[in-house]
Amino acid sequence: MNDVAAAAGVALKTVSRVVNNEPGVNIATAERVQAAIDRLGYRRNDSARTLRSGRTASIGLVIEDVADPFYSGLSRAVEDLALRQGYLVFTGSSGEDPARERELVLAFCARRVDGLIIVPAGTDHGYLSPEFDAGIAAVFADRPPGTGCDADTVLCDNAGGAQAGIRHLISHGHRRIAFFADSPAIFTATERLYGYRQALAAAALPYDEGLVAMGPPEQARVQAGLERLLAAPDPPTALLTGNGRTTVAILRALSALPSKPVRHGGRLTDLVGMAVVGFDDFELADVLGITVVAQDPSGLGRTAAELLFRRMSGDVGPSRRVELPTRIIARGSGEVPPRQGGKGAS
Amino acid sequence: MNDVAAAAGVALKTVSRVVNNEPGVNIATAERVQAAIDRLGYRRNDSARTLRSGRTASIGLVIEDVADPFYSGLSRAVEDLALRQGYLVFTGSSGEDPARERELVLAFCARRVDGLIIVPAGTDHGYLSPEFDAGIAAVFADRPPGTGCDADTVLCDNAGGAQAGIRHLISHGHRRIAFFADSPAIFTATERLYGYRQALAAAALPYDEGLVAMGPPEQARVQAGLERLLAAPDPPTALLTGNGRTTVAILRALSALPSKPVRHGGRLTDLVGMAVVGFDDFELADVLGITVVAQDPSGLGRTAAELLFRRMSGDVGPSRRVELPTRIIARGSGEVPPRQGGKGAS
DNA sequence: TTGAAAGCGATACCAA
DNA sequence: TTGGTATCGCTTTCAA
Repeated sequence: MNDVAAAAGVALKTVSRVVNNEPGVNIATAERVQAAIDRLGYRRNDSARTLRSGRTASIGLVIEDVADPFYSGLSRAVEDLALRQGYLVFTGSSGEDPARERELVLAFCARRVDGLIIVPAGTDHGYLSPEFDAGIAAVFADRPPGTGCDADTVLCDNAGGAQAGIRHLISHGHRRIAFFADSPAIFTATERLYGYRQALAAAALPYDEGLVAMGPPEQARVQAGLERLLAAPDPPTALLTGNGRTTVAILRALSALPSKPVRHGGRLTDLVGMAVVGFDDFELADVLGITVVAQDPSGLGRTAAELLFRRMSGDVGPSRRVELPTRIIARGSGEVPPRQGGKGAS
Repeated sequence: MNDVAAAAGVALKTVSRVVNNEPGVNIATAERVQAAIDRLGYRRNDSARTLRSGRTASIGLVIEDVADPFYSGLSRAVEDLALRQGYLVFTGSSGEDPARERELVLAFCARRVDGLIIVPAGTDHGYLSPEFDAGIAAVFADRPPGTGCDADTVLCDNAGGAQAGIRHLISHGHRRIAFFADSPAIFTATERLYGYRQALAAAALPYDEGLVAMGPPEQARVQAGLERLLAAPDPPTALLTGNGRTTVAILRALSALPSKPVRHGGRLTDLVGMAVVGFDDFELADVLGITVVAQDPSGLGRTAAELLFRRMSGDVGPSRRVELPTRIIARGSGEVPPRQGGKGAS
């Protein structure tokens, strides 16, 4: 900037004014400065700007995994909104590791991001206190903050969504419905289990622990669980999954089962005569004909970003908690009637 | 840092030494400083550090769209490698808009990132010259740089992959093979078209422009193209897509066609008796039984990051160009024999 | 082993 | 409308 000032024959401060479009600069002067800027290929150093002004115009986003379509949809929404406001986004994947979440968050804080959007992996966020004291804004998305932290939160209606999914299956005649979800340590999984139980209770159906399989959505584990259930004396006639990863694992497991004659159309779930509702929509769910409880990952990201920007522009009210609705998208797999007469192919 | 120094009763420089784990500090002193750091909740300001040292320990990543699984896979690989080296990643989606690509890149440069990984949307990268002069490192991924720029590049073997896909279909008896790809303006689409033509020529098959449909992978456009082809007097018996998005659109279009009786298994492509090979693997391709030419998005990201870090640590050799191999994954849809006897159901 | 002083490149504030 | 100067928080360099 010094060089530009020298080249244009003005003071440093005048260049600063031009670069920042501040009012009160003679047009002729501004043009002369601009010419010097272009000629020298000058670009403002935002580190220096940051150091002086205290604002970095950047935010940090910690998610579980960018490669998971749910989180990449969320990411994209955050990014779009941030960019429109002139903010840049640091992105990091925690991989469900609380230590890595903390590391990322603190690294972002050291870079002096103005705000954070966090999908927490850990359950203790006391480590954020000094950062809050230092004036950083934070919003939690998809899962609430753990202990030692109070901040805006945007969630899906997890319990409500699971409840609606089960109600849907019950309305199609199912009474024995399995639930495959992520580890109970994960907030959303537990909430959805709660919704599952509520819906059963509301329909006066018994809660059978044997029908519930929770854990990491690994193919082998899910497949073993499914096979165990199907081999049981009184197998379920329907199944609700607890997230997109699990849905995929279930579909893979179903398609790996010894195939049965197909009756009508090429729908996958017809192969085992089991109704399936997936929690979270996914690409090709329409092609596969899979009924889902759709969440709104973009909405989650957008809302989180909106809340964050509101905080960053000075809102100091009590922390909010927003819950986004889910909706059932019926595509066939959730509308299959219960298979008659015990186990095996129909 | 000043406060910490005062609290610990040492000089600023000593605190700096402790914070940066520099050698030559008395253990007792270091402990006293550390205690003060903890007590005050002090965290180093990386903006100031950057300003003085000139290194930000961050890189910028510009991709087409984080929400596209291909790019989110690439992102994740870049992120992992960067984090392991202590670097943070700014991510931005260009959405195939050259202006937005440029905007993002320049914004990253203003933040003084140490390096850039770019999936270019534009075809002119002369705007990078001043940045290169300023010492920034850049690697292009998935597509080469446009005019006015010479930099390391990591690509997939696009032509070779398409060629292999076509050879695969030819080996299963197909002679009229359609090609659905992205706009010819996109590097990878053109390369793959080239591979398609090469493979046809190598098998002494004619190149029929009527079998090629290139353009944005929008559902309506792809579907119309497919219907036009199927209604033609001499319809293709097989089809190669040019990317994942197009594959999904084709599958959706196929499943939207009036359904035909199913013979064996629930495979989608049996419905129209058309063989399908998709360029780029995707989740559930195994469940749907879709044969693909698999790329390696993680490998692309990893290699790009490796090249970048090599440059950032001082490698000044001539620019490299790495090409990653593709491989065919046969899952059924690409091994369907040509349908006999003209159009309509088999 | 420790410290003092200069300076990175911008902005804030006040003066002209 | 313009300019000068202090300063942001740290690292670098040199001296003690």
